[in-house]
Amino acid sequence: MADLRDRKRQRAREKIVEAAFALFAERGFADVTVTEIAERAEVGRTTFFRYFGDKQEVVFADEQGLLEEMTEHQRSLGMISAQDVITALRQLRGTVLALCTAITKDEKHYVVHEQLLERTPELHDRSVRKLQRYTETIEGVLIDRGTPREVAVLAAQLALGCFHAGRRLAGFDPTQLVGEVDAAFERLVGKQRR
Amino acid sequence: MADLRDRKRQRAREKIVEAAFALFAERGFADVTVTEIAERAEVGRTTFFRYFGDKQEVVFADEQGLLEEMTEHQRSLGMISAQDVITALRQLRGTVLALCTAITKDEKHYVVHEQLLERTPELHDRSVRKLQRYTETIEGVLIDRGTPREVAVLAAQLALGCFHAGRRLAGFDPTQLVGEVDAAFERLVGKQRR
DNA sequence: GTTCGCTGTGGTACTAAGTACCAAAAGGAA
DNA sequence: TTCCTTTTGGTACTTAGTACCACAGCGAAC
Repeated sequence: MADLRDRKRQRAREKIVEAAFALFAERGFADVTVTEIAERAEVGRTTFFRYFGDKQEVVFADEQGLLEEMTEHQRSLGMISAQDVITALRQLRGTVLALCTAITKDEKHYVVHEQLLERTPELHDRSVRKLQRYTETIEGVLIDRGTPREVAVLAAQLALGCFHAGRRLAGFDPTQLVGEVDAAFERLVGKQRR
Repeated sequence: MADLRDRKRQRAREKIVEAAFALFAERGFADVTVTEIAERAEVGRTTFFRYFGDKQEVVFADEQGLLEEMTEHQRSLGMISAQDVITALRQLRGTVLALCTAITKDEKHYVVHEQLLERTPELHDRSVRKLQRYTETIEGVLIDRGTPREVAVLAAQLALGCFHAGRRLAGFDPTQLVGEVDAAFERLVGKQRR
């Protein structure tokens, strides 16, 4: 059986995330202390910091899996190496849209999450950092596939730009995100995908 | 004469920035306390926080002026309203390049600054936030000029993408930044500028 | 030049994040 | 049971950031 220890850890982690989101939804990010989260999750304060490097990290708890999903999606697309920016962008389009679909799947969670970011500058910063990480990973996939570095770096950054633009235009509406991001790509590279 | 008070404040501010950069260059961002900066600048700790909202802000002390410079540059370009993304990007190209020139003017300072950002994730985050602010301002200028919102938002984000890509490709070399960013624009919109 | 008002200063005291360390609890294997 | 290893939670400490307050120094009016 899969280690009782592992299951316990998994459970503790979930309890912390639940407790944190409940409290953040009630009172916002700044007005909740780590001690309170720990109490509500029935763990020690020390334990909180063992699971999450800092208070902000808990907000992005379930985003770890997204990166792997995304790179997986991108890798699965085949091995045609793009030599120019527009072609590379067409290859990235589907992956970015898949990401949008994934994060808006749980609509309520998406809204709470976006509002937290909107209201808390540090969280917004952190979110952007994480997106940059994703972008650099995607850039790596392109390079592995034979796309020249200058092209890959630019294409990845532009794809991120489309995402940001779509997000801004969609506001907090989870049902509009995919459409707006797709429209942004369309404005850049035209109608055809991939 | 321009208020003795104003001059004193200006001087205090400069002393804080000098002290901070000297200490950061010696020991890195994390290993310097605000108290130390304040002591070296011969002001109280309280005063430090009166001039800079937090420890990170002092790193970006001289970037306030850049935003105004940039919007000024952009506004001065005249009143032709771009209706599509590529045209809008051509209009933004010069402004972004001007920004690049401005920040690499003092080469030593640029290198120290970039290295601080590289080594200190929180500073990198903050830097990206500031760039996003700039981007949104530029977006506003385009909109004011008659460019449709969806186009302006996207164009501004893409220009930011070109900047990021160029920066990544240039590494820490201040002499390459302008060239790399310009090359990024060229890959996207072709040779002609404006 | 003295007095009055205002702005800016720096000190004290407090809260909360994050770190280091340690002793004890609990799972896993013998 | 016994022993080893992982995980826990508590204590104590440092530092960022905030609130508050008494005081100093500039500027203006008399």
